[in-house]
This record gives sequence, structure tokens and C-alpha cells, in this order.
Amino acid sequence: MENLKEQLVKTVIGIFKSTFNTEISSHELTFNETPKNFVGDLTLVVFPLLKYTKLNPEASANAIGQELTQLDIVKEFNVVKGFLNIVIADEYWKKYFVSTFHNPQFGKGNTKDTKILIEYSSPNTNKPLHLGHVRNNVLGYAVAGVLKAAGYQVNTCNLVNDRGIHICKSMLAWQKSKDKPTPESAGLKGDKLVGYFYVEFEKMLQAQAQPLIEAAIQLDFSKFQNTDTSAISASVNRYLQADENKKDDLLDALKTLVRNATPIMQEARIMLQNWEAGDEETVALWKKMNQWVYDGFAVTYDALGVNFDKIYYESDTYLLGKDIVNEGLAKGVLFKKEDGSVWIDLTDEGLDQKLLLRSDGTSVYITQDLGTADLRYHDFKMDRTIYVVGNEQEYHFKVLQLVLKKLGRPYADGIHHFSYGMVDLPSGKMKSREGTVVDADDLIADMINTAQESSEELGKTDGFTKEEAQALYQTLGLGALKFFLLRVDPKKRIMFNPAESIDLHGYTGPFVQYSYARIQSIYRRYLKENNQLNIEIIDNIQPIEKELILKIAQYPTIIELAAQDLNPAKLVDYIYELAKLYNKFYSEVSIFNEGKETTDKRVALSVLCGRIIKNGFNTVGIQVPDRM
RNA sequence: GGCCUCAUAGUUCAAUGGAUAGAACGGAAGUUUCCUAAACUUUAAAUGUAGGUUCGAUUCCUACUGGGGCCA
Repeated sequence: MENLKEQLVKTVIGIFKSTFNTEISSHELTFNETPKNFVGDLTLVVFPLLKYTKLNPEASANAIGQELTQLDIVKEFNVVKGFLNIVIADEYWKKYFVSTFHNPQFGKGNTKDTKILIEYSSPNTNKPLHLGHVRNNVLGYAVAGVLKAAGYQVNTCNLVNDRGIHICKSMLAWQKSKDKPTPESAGLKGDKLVGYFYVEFEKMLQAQAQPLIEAAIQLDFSKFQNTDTSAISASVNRYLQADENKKDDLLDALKTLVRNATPIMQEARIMLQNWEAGDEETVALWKKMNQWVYDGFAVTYDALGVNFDKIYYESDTYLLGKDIVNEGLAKGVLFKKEDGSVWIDLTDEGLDQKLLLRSDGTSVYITQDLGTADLRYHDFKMDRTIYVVGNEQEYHFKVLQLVLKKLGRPYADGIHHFSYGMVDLPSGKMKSREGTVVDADDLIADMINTAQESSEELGKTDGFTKEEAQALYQTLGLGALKFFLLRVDPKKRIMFNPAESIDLHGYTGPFVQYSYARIQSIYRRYLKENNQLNIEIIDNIQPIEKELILKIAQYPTIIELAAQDLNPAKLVDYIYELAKLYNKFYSEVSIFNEGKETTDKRVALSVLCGRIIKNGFNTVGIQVPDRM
């Protein structure tokens, strides 16, 4: 298809030179696929060219069309308004089909030198993974796959947030528990166990904070221990004097202050200080509980089929970045306030001033990210870095990139925040505090179950061994889940309704998988009756066959486009369209009953569709079954 | 308060500034002596409001309304 378009573009440029005596450039020519309700394979939009032809749209289109028919590959043309519809000769499509059939690399982009590093997943180790993480993982894997398919040099990494106050909360709650359970003794996945104690901590915190808040609002600060209550007192006053419409916000601010003043939060902070000081007991507990989490995550990652070339841990990197801040001060890019805190002024860029180092010298998130960025560049020397992180952090990444630019980092321009939308429930955002989080493992198990029920009901696994059946349910369940997450533009938010399980019919993964299984079934039958499949010459192609070939011809362009836009949805949508068209072909036409030549041709066409479906799905991390 | 983002059939999603706005689910009506009916065919149903840019706007610009987010 690309060659075809290129050839047409070249010819039209020639026509403009000879007939209209003007030089036009290729980007002024748009060839689209002709919509179904018109006759043609490709359409040239002539409106933008009228200024050169000095003719009305119809006359211009006719003039160009006339000249184009001199090409062997152009059979005929027609003009509707300003649209020049071109019919390509069947001969071209026949040859195209045969050569594509013999090209195992079909769809793969030319190898490119650009090195790309993709960071995705990046979980915290205090809670199990939920549906939001699943979207991140599935997208990250798919984007990496698409870029590889387009020919880029791709590496992936994961930055695990394994330290900080949130981990200490889980650790503290575990320490305070009576039986101090292990995953074995509790019969729980490690990440679930640690997550349980995180929730336990929140409960204890809430129990301590509630009376304090109530007392504070009565201006009674006697119950606070080891706390300078002046800030809280000021917050209470602001709250009490505020207008009705601002009270909620101010109450939240007050609550945060009070929560931080509770004894248990003080304990957690001490634990964090101990950890930072390298206290043996604390570090041992931290290691133990983190290992539980990693073992748990491994199960989930494995089920999702994601993996990383390199895993970074924040416990190794959290001190990095302070040197960079000093460098920035020396270069005059950053400035110090009176209290000793370090800032960057981004008001010229339309943003605010941004804190990089607190007055006590401790770093904030972005400081670490600066350090990690340097480290990664050292490790990978990549041209582009893609951070797969939710859109709530857009501001953060703008700042990160600006700071790195101002510091003159060579990789700064290549930074790209792949900002994806949140997953929403009908009730709104997922909130762990309100228990509305959709757990990743539960969801995966649900999907596999749904696939099993549906398969058994339809008798699809009759004759399968147990293992084969189980593998199929897994393939289908995860296929449905991943397709559901990938079919939407990554930038947009996704609506997930836990009350309805993800569909297996229509615009879904299993629809495509079913089409693939049918094709394999046909191929198996063919190979039973023939030694091998080979085609060299095609006698004729029927309309539905040509439709399929045209669709197939779009594949390399789609890969290219999906990579350019970093949008796996384009590929997923295309694969669906191909499968849909194949199903139409399958029901319209008989494959085995119209003579050997027709059978060969149609089986080859089927096999080719199957290859693209498998290739395209695997690119984004979805498996396909040979039978279902 | 400042900034960013989104708004398309009943619902969930599509549409590099191009033709009569596509799918899927759900609704209505059909297709199995024949390669897998998780399929296929037919059908009803949508661009938040008001302006602007131009040959042409779901797409770009402005304002408004209504969701979501970020910053202090």
C-alpha cells in the first residue's frame, strides 16, 4: 500500500509539473482509502490543489485522473465533487497478495537507530495492584510492543516505590498485631497481607485522629502529645471563621494536620527515620515485608504477561538528585530561599515556583526523579524516555522536563510523559479509603471464570484436556480484559462497571480470538488434505477477497501510525476490523467446495489474515488460541 | 483563585480539517442438511449551547454550561 501511494504521489507530482507547470510537494497530496459507498480503492482529495490547477474541482479531478490512467496499475477513475476515486487494477492486488503471503516480516517497520526507554508499572509496595495499575501495565507493554514492531530499539524498566512513610505504616501495623502473620500462616498473597496492614494502620490512625479533631474544633488542645499545636490552632480558627462554601476544604486541611499529629503517625515517622539511619531491625522487617510484596506482584505480573529489562528501586535512588540540586544552585538555575529551601522559578514558562529541596534538606519526589533520570541515562543512553504515568501527574512531568532542560541535560528533550486517563467506576473514582478499588488479581480471576462459564456453556472445550481448557480460559479471559483496556484512546478515561463482566461478544478480544481459531481450523483441515500450502499465481479475485486484501495492505501503515501516536488502540481497532471483515468473508464464501485453485487462494488469504491477527495481538500482549 | 483536560446513538467507544459521523452492547426482524452461530444479514437511534476561521468543522479559535484533574 505504501509503495502504491508513493507511486501515485510521484506520478501526480509529475502531472502537476507537466500539465499545470507547478511544483507541488508530497505532503499536499492526501490519498485516503475510498469510503465503501463509492467506487474506488484510493481517493485523492483535490480541493487543496485548486489553487494550482485554476480549474473547478470536477475539471481538476478529471484532468488528473485522465493522466493517471496511463499507469498500468490504474484501471479507471471516477469523480464525485472534488474527490478523485481511483480504481487499482486487480493485477496489482493479485501480485500484492502473493508477495505479502511470502513475506514473513510483513508489517514490521524498518529498523531504526532511535533508542527508547519506557518506564511503566512503577507500583508502591504497601498495597496490592488494582485496575488502574492493570491499565498502566497493559498500556506500557503494548506501547513497547508497538514501538518494537515499528523498528525502534526499545527497553523497558520499572521503578518500584519500595520505601517511604506508606511502607512504614504497613510495617508498624504488622508489628503491632498480635500474631504477626506471614503469607503462609495467613494463607494470603504477600502483597495482600501487606495491604491488609496498611488498611489496619489507617483504622488505628482514624481512631486516634477522630477524638482529636473533635476536641480541636472545641479549641481544646490538651489531648495532643508531643505536638506544637500552633499550626493546628490557626487551622481551626480559619475553619471556624470561614464562609460555608469553603468549610469543607478547610476541614480537610485541618484533618490532615491532626492526622499527622497523632501518636501513631509520630511512630511511623520515627520508623522511617530509623530506616533511613539503617537501623538493623527496621531494615530487616522492611526487607521481609517487601519480599512478600514482590512475591505477590510476581504472580500478578506473570498473569498479565508483563516483564521489564531492568527494575529500579527507590530505596537505591531516593538519595540521588541532591547533587543535581547543588549543581543547579551553582549554575544559577535554582535559588535558595531564606529558610534554606531550594526552588526553581518557572513563572516564565507559565508555571509557578516549584520546591526541590525542603528547608531541612530532605528531598521531595521530583528531586529523586531528577537523580533517577540521570541514572537511567547513564544506564541506557536512550534518545527518548517514555514515562507511562497517569494524567494526574502532568504538572509534575512538565516541571521535571523543564528543570532537566534548564540543567542542560542532553536527554531532556526526549522525555515524554505518556499520560493516560484514570479508570472510573460508575460511582466515580476508585478510592481505597472507601473500598471501591477493583483488585487486579480478583479481576483477572473473574475474567478467567467468565470465560470458563461461557466456554463450557457453548461446549467449546469438549475434547480438551484439563490443562488445554485452563490455558484457553486464561487466554480468553485476559484477552477480553486487555482488549477492553486497549481499545480506548489512552489519553481518555475508561469507565469500568464491576457489576457487568467484560463482554465476550462484539467489539472484544474473544471476537478476534474466535476468528483466529476458525482460521486455524481451516488451515488444519487443509493440511490434512494437502502436504503444504503454496500460491504463486492468482486467477481472479472476487470483491470480498479484494476487500480483505485492501484491509491487509493497511497493516504496515497502522503499525507506523500507532507507533507515531503512541496509541495501541489504533492497532487493536484495526485488528478487530480485519477479523470482522474476515468473518464476513467466511460466511459469504465457501472455502473448500469450489475447486483446488480457489481453495488454495482462500486458505492462503485466511492464513495471511490469521498471521496478521496473531502478530498484531501479540504486539500488544494478547494471546490467540488455535482452537476454541 | 490559576492552569490542564473532557463532552458524539439509551450505554461503552471510533472518526491525520474531507464525501451520507463509524462500531459494539442493548432494542426490532432474520440466517444452521454446508469450512466452529463467541458468527453473519437487515433495521431504528447521536456531534452540550452560542458565535468565529474556510471551499469544507465532531476536529481549529472564543465565550458559556456541565464533568474530571493539578498547583498553593
